[in-house]
Amino acid sequence: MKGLGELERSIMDILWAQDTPLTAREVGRLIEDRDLAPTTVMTVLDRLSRKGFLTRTRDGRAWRYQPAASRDAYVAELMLEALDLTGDRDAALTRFARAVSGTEAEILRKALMELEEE
Amino acid sequence: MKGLGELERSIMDILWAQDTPLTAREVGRLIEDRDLAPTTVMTVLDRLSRKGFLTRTRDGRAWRYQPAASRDAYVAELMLEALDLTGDRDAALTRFARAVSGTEAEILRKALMELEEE
DNA sequence: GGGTAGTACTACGTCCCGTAGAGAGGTGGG
DNA sequence: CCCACCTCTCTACGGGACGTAGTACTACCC
Repeated sequence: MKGLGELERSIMDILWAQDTPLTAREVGRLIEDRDLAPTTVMTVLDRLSRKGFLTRTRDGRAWRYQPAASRDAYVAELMLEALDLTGDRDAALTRFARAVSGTEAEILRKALMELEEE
Repeated sequence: MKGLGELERSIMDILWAQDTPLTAREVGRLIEDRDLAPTTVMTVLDRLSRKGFLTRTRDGRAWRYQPAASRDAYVAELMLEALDLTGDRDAALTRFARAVSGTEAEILRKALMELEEE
């Protein structure tokens, strides 16, 4: 899939947190800590949509951007990708299971239960 | 942690598959498909140990390299790192659980069971 | 003592990403 | 009607990571 850079991730975070598509200007306004040129934001949005992380639709002359997938889907995919790197998926999964904290193990257990029931 | 490049990963794969530390020359001999200069292999081994993926010990004038951690540990860590990217760990975990195939769900379940017993 | 092996250091091209300017083409206010 | 402005697209530059390798030096074996 290819990872994201730091600014790219910040921008995805903003868009993931929103429930409506945003224009470049709006995204720029939401990045408070950094003082970025408007074109910088536009460039990154463009790259992100080129990479398939965002979809965009016209709104007058402007584009409105929104995530192509949810953050959870993105994270889950990253995790699966990591898992694909191993030769021994079982060992890696076992190790992963041991590494998650108690509460999270509980979540996993519950999700797996529901799976089983279906 | 930072990811690995393609050649770096190939070399890690070779070392992970081995149970004894190897010299640069030995690693080079085990990369059959590519015809790399010996110095290339040495450079990459050096970078990998600088990054903490390998440890090395002297053997005469040569260095012997071995992985600092198992491949499973590496993969598990990558997965945890991906998980850290989300704001909602539960949602991501649930999604992940749904995404793994049946056999793997079984593995996870078993690992979690054992955890519970401890 | 010359080939071989091994090291350390340096280097170059490429690609990704953060960052942004230049230029083009609408758009609304005075 | 023209100017200021918004937004777009295109192009670019600098830094860092990585693949790749050359060079220069040392040590060892025969």
